[in-house]
Amino acid sequence: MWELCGRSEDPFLNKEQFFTGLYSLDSEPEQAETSEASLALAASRNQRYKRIVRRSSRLQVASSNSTTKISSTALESIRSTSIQAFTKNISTAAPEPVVSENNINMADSTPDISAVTTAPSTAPASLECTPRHLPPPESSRILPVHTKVAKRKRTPVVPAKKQIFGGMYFYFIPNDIKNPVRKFRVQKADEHGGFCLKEWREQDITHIIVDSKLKYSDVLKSLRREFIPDHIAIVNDTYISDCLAFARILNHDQFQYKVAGQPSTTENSFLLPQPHSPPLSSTPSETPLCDQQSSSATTQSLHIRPQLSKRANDTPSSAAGDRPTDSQLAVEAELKASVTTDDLVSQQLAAELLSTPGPSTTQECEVKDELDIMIAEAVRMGDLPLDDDISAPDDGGTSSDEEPIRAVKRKKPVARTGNSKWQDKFQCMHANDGKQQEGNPNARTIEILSEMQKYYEMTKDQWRSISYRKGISVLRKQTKKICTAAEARKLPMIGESLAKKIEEIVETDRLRKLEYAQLEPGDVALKLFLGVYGVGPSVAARWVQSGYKTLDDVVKNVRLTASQKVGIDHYQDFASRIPRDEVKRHGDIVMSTAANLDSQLQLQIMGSYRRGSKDCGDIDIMITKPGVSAQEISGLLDELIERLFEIGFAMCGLAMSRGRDDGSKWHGASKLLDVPTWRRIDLLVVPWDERGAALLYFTGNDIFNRSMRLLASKKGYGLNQRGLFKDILRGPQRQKLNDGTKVAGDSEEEIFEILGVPYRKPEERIC
DNA sequence: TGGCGGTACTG
DNA sequence: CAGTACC
DNA sequence: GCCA
Repeated sequence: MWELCGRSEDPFLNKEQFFTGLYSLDSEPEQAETSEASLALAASRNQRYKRIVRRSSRLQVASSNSTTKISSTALESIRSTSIQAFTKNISTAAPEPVVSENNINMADSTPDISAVTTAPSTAPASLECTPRHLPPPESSRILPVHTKVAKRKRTPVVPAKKQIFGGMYFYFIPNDIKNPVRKFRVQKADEHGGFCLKEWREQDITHIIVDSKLKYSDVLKSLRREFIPDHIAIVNDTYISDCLAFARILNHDQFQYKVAGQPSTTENSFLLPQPHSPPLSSTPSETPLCDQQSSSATTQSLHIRPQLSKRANDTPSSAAGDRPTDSQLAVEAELKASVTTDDLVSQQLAAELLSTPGPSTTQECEVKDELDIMIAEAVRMGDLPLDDDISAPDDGGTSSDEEPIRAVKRKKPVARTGNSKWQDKFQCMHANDGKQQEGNPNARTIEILSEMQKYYEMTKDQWRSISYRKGISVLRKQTKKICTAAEARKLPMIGESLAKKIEEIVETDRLRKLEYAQLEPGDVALKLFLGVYGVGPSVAARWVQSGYKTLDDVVKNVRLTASQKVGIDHYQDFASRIPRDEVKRHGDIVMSTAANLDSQLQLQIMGSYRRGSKDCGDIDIMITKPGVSAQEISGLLDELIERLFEIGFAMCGLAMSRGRDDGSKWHGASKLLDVPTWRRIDLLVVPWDERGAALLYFTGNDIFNRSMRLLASKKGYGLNQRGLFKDILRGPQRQKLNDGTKVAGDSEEEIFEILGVPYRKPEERIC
């Protein structure tokens, strides 16, 4: 049945077969790493891994325009270090024809063109032939003519000598481009000279590209055949990208391209989930993955919404469960009615009245494979232009950050002090309200470079990522389209490399490097892991290297810190953006709670909210009190937090001041009663005379802060969240030798002025 | 070639 | 201490 | 990645 072909699938769960044979000592499970020795081992392994990745990614860059030999070895080393020990049992996925599952999961992503135009009648029976080695008519391609790629001039995109698929005819199964990644593969194949057929033309077809979730039997079923002719190679969907990565036609007989259940001519032991050689007694990839796989097969069609609330309650660290929640209602009610209800009675009353919502765990509907959805989502976002990302925390001037409130495009009469040139390179010297986004002539360039930036954001190079951000920021401010490398080169923060990329983007409307990058399966997992609160580049890379692919793998095999547990349990929560008005509501609750504690407290919502974003990654609240120093504030935060827990607003703490009673910060999660989603919330208590510096710091964005601080240090100052300091002496490695003397801290304006930076309203601090 | 912000909490 | 977090 |  044709419907079979429409099964939803996640191509990024399918690379596992890849290097099944490469079990090595490196692939020991994470949980074994408890002793000092093994920790050290892990560390060194990690280092090596990073080095290799870094080195090879450089090579890739270097060779991207000419040589390909180098990059292939580079890729090889990446793969062999990062993707190993994956043994997933592909074959358990029961291919029951769940009709148009696709439409549930992917409906909003890719308009399904080909499925409509492709007749179900393309069964193998119709064997009328077009002569071999003639390009098929456009109509028989899987890519619709009006697809971007087809519209684009075909030839110049990929140079002739890279048309490695010349003369090859591909038939994809499923034979559509619903799935963005498959669509991407089809495009790639097409651009490199291959013909992707949407009809079964037995005599022409040289390769069948099978989605890795499908078995050989699915292939037969889908084609309504008993067997596949010998002249047609059957490979899984990693084949295309591998050929591209290695820039040549690879041997399709290699085991890693086999389709599960395929009657192999040579050997087929690899088809089994390798029960024989677990590297250690409890192989992480074995049971969990199989388990996950099978359940994936059964539940995938069921769940629609990726609620991740399942584990919310059994997390030990979440104090939510046993809290007398819902008195938060009292607070909100109080806010609405502006009545002072301070006593417990009214709170209990309110709690009784409205104790309905079983907190946080909204549905128990067995959400097994949120991860599938998340990964698919991540993939989809990676593929679609103009996403507002999962990974970018909040700021960044990335698409979504801006607030329409901006009305005036202020032309600032910058009072510039004498020294003109060098400090112009500091982002903080230029207003940037990010408002230019719409109608910006460089929009497409920015969009693609942003993808690159996001890509590098994870682990590869934080500095590279930052450089991209700076370059993008500069580009965003241009009023004219930057078309050539030379033109781009003149702009600040845009060097050779970025300039060349800009030119490539303008000319070809794409960036090859990015497209290859997006297919790397390890990177998908990396991105996934990096999204967990408490997991950074180091841990994420370690997890990837250990062979973990999903959060479930991690949960089952790794000892997590408390924060990481929360981070995983509320992965979705923390990944989602918070609408501005919800931020406000959170702020109001904290404010009124604080007001009950001490009426003189002043609270302000900071972060991207203060910068005017229409949605935020988290909630930042600064608390201060007129005329009060650090001493007197000490106990205050604790009390406030306690109250917030009591009213069921605070759900858990993630990081709080310890030791010193000077403690001034609290990171945690909070929740409104009528919104199930936990939100990240940061509280910062600051002494009155540091409020200016704190304001500056807590408003950001981070690039702006870095820029200000760097500028300060170049001028002999030191800037931090507590103040601006003078006479900072810096040692050899720019180490601070003294604390200097505070020259400002009360007000933002003062700090701007001393540093010679024209004052910038919060909305203009988006770099 | 080495620098790229400055600080605070976690384990 | 390294890792992660905050802006 | 960019810059000094």
